[in-house]
Amino acid sequence: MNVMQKMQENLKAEIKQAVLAAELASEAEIPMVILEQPKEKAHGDYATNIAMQLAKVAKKAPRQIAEDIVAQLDKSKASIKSVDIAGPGFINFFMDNQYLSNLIPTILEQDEAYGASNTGKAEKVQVEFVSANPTGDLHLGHARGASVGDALCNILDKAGYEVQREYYINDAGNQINNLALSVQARYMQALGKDFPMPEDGYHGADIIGIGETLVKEHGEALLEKTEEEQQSFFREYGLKIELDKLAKDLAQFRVTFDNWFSETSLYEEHKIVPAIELLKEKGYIYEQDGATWFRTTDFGDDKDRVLIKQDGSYTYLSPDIAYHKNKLDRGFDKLINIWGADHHGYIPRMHAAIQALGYDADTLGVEIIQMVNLFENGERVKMSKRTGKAVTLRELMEEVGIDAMRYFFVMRSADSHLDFDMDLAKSQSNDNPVYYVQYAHARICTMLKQADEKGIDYTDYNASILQSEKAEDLLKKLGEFTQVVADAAENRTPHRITQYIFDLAANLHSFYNAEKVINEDDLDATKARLALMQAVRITLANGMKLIGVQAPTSM
RNA sequence: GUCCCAGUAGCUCAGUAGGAUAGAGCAACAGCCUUCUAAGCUGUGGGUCGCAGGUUCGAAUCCUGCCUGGGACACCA
Repeated sequence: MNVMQKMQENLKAEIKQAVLAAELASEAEIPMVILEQPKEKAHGDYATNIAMQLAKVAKKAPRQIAEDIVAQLDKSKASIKSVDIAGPGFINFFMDNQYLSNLIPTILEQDEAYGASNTGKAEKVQVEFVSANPTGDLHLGHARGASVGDALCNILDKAGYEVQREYYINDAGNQINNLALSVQARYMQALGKDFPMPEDGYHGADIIGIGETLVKEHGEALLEKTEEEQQSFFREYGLKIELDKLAKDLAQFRVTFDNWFSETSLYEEHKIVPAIELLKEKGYIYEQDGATWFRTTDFGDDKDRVLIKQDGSYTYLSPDIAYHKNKLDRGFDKLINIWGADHHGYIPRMHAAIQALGYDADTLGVEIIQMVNLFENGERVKMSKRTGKAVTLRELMEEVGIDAMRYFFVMRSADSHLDFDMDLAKSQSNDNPVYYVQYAHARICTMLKQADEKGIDYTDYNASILQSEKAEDLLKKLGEFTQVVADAAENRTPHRITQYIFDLAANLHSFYNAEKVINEDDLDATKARLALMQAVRITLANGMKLIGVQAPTSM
């Protein structure tokens, strides 16, 4: 618990004590004390609506209740400077902000660890994300999924969860056969032969490249293999190339995984039959029309789902159930899947599967990433998977840069559509929020460097000198960071972090324009401000790290 | 037709598990560089929170109906 949280807990305890002392309610009747931070500064640092909540129990007017509570408060004990009663019965607290100066030593000492908490209680969480089919390049939607997933993992980790990042490789279904056929066609075409692409083939340029590489490496030799051998060869070869490329692109995008899980392994290790058998034992399986059905309607799904088709093959749901059973068997307390919007219809049946396997529905949380629309020159760039003309992750990294992408993709809440403005992302101007935040960090670095060059050592700073309004705003903002990270983790809202660092950067710029940090005529104040700057720098850097954005020392 | 997500300033979006006069950024307008980076700061204007009911001390937030946009509704993956 950091300084800020400790102070809030003190305040809550003191309010509760006052309610009891005023005999307004019994211990059991007191609702949870909620402190909020008012938007208006005039409403204090914190406010509580407890008087309104108690109106029914105490059978008194809220304002009267508020006065009774205030009369019983021990101000000094809870570091309260003054108290107001306002509006319908809000109690506004103005805090003695002396405590804020304790923040700086805390932040400087914790450094890269600042913002960490044990909110997650070391719960084991697995996050599965991206999981794009290894049949082509990653595109815009995957990039958003990767950004959000990675940021969420970082945030969960910071908030005290034990996180594993996993990529599920869809290497077993039809799409891989199509990949093999597509590679074959491109190989034949590279040999100059007239060979048709399969109907559902992958038309991406990358596959053409694979065909050309194969010709370089093998010439016509592959033609001597049997058709079956060729299929198997093209399949393995294509898969390996595609996977290597995915991993490489993602790594460049600063996204890595702890585990790459192969769907095929579920077949090879015979995991699917036992999973279905388990559901059968529990009575959720029935046969009809020659197919095997899973009664997902028992768990609120619209209709039951087929697991084994008439022809004896599995639907996609079967390996998916086996996969999730496998995840749960690995001992995770919580599973999080990050899916594209086009998969949201799958959520009810996966929740059904989780429950049928004997777990609470909320053991699995599914985050839906809404679509990304790309805009360039004010116009929407149309994308088509068919023609392979979709904008790829790699192209975008080259064109707009990784920092801007990472920032933009988590900037909005994941479940709302995102308009990605290429021109804005590319622009090196104050319109671009990434630069705004990075610039704040770079500015501080410059100041710290200059102080260093002037031989100013601020290790013996006295933070309590920092009394200006701007300095206090900065300190308050700094103090919120740990709680913001914890909230972002619990609500799975990485965009909170971008909002936070943007606000913190704004406070920094505002401070910078109001006060000159280095003033050799007033060394005490200079030292205190330098320590403050270092604390802001650390917090900004930690925040940026959570969303995968670099913190430049100069710009 | 059924289900999911969204609808908040001219544009792009926040809105902290029901709270006070609904907030940012961009765009518009007016100012600030002999001083640590102007990629910055300060100020002004801008709203029927899609529409209509309901719940209560109090609703952008919860409930019902409707309108609009997007997505999903396979024994595809």
